[in-house]
Amino acid sequence: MSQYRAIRGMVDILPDDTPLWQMLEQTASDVLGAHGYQEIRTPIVESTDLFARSIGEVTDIVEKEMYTFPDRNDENLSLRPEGTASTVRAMVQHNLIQSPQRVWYMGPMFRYERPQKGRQRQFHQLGVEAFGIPSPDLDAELLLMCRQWWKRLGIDDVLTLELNTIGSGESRQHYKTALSDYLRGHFDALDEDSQRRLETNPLRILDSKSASTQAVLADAPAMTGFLDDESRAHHDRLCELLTLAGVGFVANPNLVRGLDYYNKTVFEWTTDRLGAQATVCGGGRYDGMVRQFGGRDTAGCGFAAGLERLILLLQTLDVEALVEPDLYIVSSDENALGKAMLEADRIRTEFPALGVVQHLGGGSFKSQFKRADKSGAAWAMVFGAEEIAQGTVTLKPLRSKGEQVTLDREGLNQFLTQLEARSQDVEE
RNA sequence: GUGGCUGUAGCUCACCAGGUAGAGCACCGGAUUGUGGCUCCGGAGGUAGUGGGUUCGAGACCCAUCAGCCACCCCA
Repeated sequence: MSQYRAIRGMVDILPDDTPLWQMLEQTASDVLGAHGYQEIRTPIVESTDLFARSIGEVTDIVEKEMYTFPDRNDENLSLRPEGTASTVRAMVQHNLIQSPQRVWYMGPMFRYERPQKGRQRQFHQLGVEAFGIPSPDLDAELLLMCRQWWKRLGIDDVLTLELNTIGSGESRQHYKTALSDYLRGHFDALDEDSQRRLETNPLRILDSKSASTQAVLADAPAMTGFLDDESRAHHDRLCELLTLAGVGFVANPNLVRGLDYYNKTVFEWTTDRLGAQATVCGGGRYDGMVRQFGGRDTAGCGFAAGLERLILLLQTLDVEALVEPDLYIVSSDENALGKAMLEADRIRTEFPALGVVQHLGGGSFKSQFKRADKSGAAWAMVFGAEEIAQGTVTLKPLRSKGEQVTLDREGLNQFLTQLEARSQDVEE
């Protein structure tokens, strides 16, 4: 047992897992790029106030989950608990929202919560935010883009899209009042948490897991009855576009989401494969936020996906991503090792697509071949005394039955050309 | 913040009515003096999460603490 451990809820991603992470990140960046979205990178630390005002003062995130601290100048700072606030801040600060903008970011987020499956204190999100497009075709594009990503990952058929509209700020305010009034009449039938939320955030009572509370909600007023015409039209058009594109979704009138800044569209992609933490990706519209941060009145819409949860999902589906070298170089002695090192360098220059690992630290041929096998390399490339003397190299296939061959310089280059062509085919 | 379960070798786990630790896999070496994957043989590796208590004696019992897992809350 080592003296130090990673601190609670913050985990190391070890070499065996990083290939899967890289695959996940690569597919994301491919899909995003294919849709014309550009990457943005913002600081991990912002003023506490930025998060408190955008996410909402009475949300759990702000009330109890933020890593907040005074810096040496007594400024009140926080580790970012999500990415939308920072992104909006950056876009406004640099005056980038004069015309429509579509951006994405990826990186660690921090929330002080009790760890459990699919939940850590430091976790990673991929977020997408689009500005200046108020129409529902944007909402549709974002959801189609998600589906593209799920398809490339092979998780399309274990995810469900849940969709709702929570209307404009004003219509929601009316609804909130009506809902609170109704629920106050059934106060005693509500569970303890819901009783508390009646004062702080009544909408959140809608997705309570308590059976008695859900029974009360059965006859509660519905948001649908309070929607303003514009929100209703927006939502209808979105549903139309999704149907047109063959994106299946489940209307979930209880889906409200916990962050204050949403309006109109809200959605979540969920799965039944991950236990309690079912949401893999969530988002919606936030048309008022840019203005709130001092920009012009500009529409906004986006989502964030939890990368740990996607990794877990890929792992439960036995999706693997391996990084195996093409060549593993073994050598018989110091002289041969020196020659081999020069040759490896030359190969990496002339055949940059090939993965070339050189055995270092000496040892018998036997132990070097064991290493070669464990590396997963397709070929062992042998530099022994005989090869050095003849100016040749021996190649032994590690993954197939064939015999090893000894090649001169020209033969080797032909071999490597073919090998590189084949390894690129596999990647395509 | 609340609740339940758990904490013995790198990993998965055993032993134990309380008498000072063992297996499989992984790792290293050998059988094959220039060649891996199978087989056989050998080796290394643990102050039993940590601290305290009960006891002649505790990895086993009790308490505390830390950590992990799962769930609640909430969210990605």
